[in-house]
Amino acid sequence: MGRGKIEIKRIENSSNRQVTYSKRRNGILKKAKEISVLCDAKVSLVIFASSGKMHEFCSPSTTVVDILDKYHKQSGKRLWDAKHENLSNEIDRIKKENDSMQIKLRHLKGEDITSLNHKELMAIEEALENGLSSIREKQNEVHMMAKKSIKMLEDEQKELSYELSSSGLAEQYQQQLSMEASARDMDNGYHHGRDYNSHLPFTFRVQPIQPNLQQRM
Amino acid sequence: MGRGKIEIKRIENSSNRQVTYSKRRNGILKKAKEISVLCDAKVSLVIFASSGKMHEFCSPSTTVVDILDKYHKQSGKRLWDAKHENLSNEIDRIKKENDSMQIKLRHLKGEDITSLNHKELMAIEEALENGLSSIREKQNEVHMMAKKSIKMLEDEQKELSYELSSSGLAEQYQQQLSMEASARDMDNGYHHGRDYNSHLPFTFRVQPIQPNLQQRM
DNA sequence: AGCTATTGATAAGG
DNA sequence: TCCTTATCAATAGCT
Repeated sequence: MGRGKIEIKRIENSSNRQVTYSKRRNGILKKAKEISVLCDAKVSLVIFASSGKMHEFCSPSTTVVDILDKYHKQSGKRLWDAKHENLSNEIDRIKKENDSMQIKLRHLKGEDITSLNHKELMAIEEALENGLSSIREKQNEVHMMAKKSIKMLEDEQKELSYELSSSGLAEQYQQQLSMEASARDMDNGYHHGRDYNSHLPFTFRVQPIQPNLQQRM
Repeated sequence: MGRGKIEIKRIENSSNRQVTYSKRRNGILKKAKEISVLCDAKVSLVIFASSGKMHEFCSPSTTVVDILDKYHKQSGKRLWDAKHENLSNEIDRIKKENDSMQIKLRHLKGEDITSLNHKELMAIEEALENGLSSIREKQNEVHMMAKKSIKMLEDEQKELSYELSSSGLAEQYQQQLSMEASARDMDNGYHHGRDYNSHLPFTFRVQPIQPNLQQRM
């Protein structure tokens, strides 16, 4: 019923599908109301769009629960038991998944490895080494970015100094800078000139905890 | 739609009502099927005639239970009793636990670490290093045990040889041993005397894959 | 979100 | 219940 006949198969165009959905949803909801009024029928209708949005109709003077209770009794499908069973099964399934992940995590942390054989130990060792190299690569990357930032700050500073020394304000500004630097040095104990390190998070100001981190970088 | 327009109110004539019910019921079921196919919607439709007879439709690939479960979650209406709700809550809880473990596992494998900050990376690195040292310690232990076994076998052998050489059976037994050894050596290509290695799993007979494993032992 | 040509659903009757 | 058919309702394609 429309400008043309359509085949009953999934509408591929997403916006057409959405439009048709909303038209037909209204239609079916209206039909549900009508049959419940005209014929004194009990209707429970629940529709979910593919988007996940829900619409429902339920005959007046009833509730979904009533309808489902009847459904439950007549269908013999034992909705509630089935529901209960499904939930229990799912819980079991997820718990198993959970346990196996927990074991894997423990193994990777070097815990509960007493019962492992050599082959299993080797596999874990390899996984750990792979993880470690990925992590270190990433850290290296982060560190490089930080170094780059320092470099840019330094360059900026040099340029600024140069511009100032070309102008009449140079001496005055240098004096101010030096005062600021002294104050900072007294606070934090660093005495190697302009402390760019203080712009960085703590972790970059100290030597890496891992002694071989520098080598790998 | 029909020979005449009708008012939407209860049809008083019982047989007319029955006829209309059955026609419209088929109509609405068809519409339900169509929208579920055309628009990829999930539909659950349950109809009871005033006579008490039930008809239902549910989108393929779903069950009434699934639909109602979603309905339950979205409507906020308590379709299920407290028991079911507890189960649902537990599932949610375990699923969250699951997700977080999965993330941890990924991180330890060096995956999905793009968004991590330096502190987090350091924590992961430390965990990996701790795991690695535990694993290596364990491997070392296993290896030591194996060496010990070898040593014991060798000692046993020596003692046996000594006892034999003190007795009159020595020559005969040595001959037999030597024959056995020759047969074995021809089979497996080993030619460095009594092959104690063959008592051990394969992994102990070759050099460790990790080049630094020996150093750490 | 409206419009309207068309198809679809169905009321009444057999 | 099923078929037929005149009529009304729903809606597909456009704007």
